Amino acid sequence: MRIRQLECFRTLMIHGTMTRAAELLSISQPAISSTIANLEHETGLKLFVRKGGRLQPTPEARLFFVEAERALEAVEKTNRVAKEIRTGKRGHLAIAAYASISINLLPRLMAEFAKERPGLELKIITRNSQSVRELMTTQQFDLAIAELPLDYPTSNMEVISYECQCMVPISHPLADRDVITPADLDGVPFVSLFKGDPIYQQLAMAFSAYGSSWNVVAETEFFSTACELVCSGMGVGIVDPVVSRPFTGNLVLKPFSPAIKYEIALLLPTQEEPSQLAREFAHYLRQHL
Amino acid sequence: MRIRQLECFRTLMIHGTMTRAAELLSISQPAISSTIANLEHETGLKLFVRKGGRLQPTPEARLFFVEAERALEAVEKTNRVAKEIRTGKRGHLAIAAYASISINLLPRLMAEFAKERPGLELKIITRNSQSVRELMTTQQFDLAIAELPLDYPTSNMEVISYECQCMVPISHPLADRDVITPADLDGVPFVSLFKGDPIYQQLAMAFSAYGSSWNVVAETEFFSTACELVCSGMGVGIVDPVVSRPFTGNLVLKPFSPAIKYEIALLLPTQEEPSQLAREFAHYLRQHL
DNA sequence: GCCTCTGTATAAGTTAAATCTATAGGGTGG
DNA sequence: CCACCCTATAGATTTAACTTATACAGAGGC
Repeated sequence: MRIRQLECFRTLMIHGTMTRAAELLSISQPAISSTIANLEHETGLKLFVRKGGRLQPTPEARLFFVEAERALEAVEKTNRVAKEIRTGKRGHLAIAAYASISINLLPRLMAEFAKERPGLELKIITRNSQSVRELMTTQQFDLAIAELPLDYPTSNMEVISYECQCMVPISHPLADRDVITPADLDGVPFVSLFKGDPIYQQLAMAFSAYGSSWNVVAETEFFSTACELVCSGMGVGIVDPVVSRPFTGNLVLKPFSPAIKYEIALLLPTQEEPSQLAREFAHYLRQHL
Repeated sequence: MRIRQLECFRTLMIHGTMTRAAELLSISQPAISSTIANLEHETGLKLFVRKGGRLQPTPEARLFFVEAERALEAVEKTNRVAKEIRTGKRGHLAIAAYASISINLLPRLMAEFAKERPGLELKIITRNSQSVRELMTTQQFDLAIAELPLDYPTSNMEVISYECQCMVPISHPLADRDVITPADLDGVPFVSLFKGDPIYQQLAMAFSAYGSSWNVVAETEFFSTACELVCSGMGVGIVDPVVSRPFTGNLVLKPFSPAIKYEIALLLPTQEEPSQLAREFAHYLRQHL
């Protein structure tokens, strides 16, 4: 039994004549005739009686019609679902990410991403970067975002790196500089991330290389906290320019030299092939970082 | 999308390798390979990644698999239903019949007929022969059985005619005759059907032709009542040998000459084509009358 | 009664899917 | 490094579904 036979049968049952069915299916009348003849032969059912040059469905045809319609609907649904999967309207996107990005960036991006894909199921979970890395190995997530460096490297990892910028209050004397260096910040009160953070280490090396005195007056866990403190006039600081954007409205951002690299990684599943949706979202994410 | 593609896909998803799927479907490995390639191309979905010479289903394939299985089940059900219709295991058989046959013969025959066709829905309704004839025109019944003659003839009618037999009590003097004629029954107490019945008229003509005296001591509506009366020693009578069988156990049946014809008609739908089941049951009935 | 209209069936040829056999090529493990 | 297992490709074959052309059959108008 072939789908085309059922389609011809259905159209013929609904519209009564082969000529009309052929028109509706945009094929010739003999095509319907032989397809129906095949269906009758293969099912062993006499579906129509030729009576006065016209067709009349038999009671068997009416019984068969009920099932044929169900089967066609199921097949047509399969086609629809294939299209939904292809266009990302069906499926799920489970993402594990570390706190800053998961709170400040992902909700907006995922909402935008899902807006064009009604039917998509979203899931987002927030953990520290190392936990995120471990969650990824449990195969429960389609994509993870972690800060670098990780304890051990992963294949299927894409590093996104960009340069942090120096933030100063609007009225600060340094606000009109084009580039800020450690020399400009000699002894200036500074809000930094925690000592364990790679950013801290890069800054320490930069100040040391310039022979400047790095006057750390506060250490925070997140960039956002640092932004608030700088806003309050506690000093200057350094931020990643993307994730922290919502918090830097009342501040001035300036390039910092030497470059302080902020590196995060997009992790894709290792065992399994990443889903098309995960790849698309990763691409989307890349464009917005 | 073709059914064969879904079958190949399902087998491949379940069994993991193309070689194994090919074995199970009794086709060659390249056949699976190209069919799957076609399915991937037509759905626009990347269903498998070729990894280390092996296949690995993508997340999209897992989503698609759910729908593919549903569609295949629906198609397979359609095949099963076609077979059930063909073998009479699906469908309905609604019969309208006059009282005697509907009570004495049909229940047993229909039960036997249905025993080999589990799933068949039965319906039987009892009316007088003229009502049965009219019910048939309402298209609600697949088959009707009426006594002849009918007020007006019908196309799609098959007449079944057989000869009535003379019934006498076991100890009756006529019980050892080979054939009984009106001459043998001259003045003998006789149980007949009602005057309006064709049987009555045929008997009257037969006795008149033989110049014998027809001594009607009782008139009944049904053969079965006549049987009971003859059993009780009220006289002799005449019955149809098939429908009355359950009531003639304690009687002797002998051929009667001249032939008294008992005629009934099998009526099939006129507007619509009769169902295969109706034809089969009509055939079955013919063999048992 | 014949002709036209409408609808179905048959014949002959085309295209593409699904199949075959034969073969190449890529990983994995002893 | 070779043997084994699996997949992909090439070229040929079969058949379903389709085409056009045409024959055939019943219904209805004149």
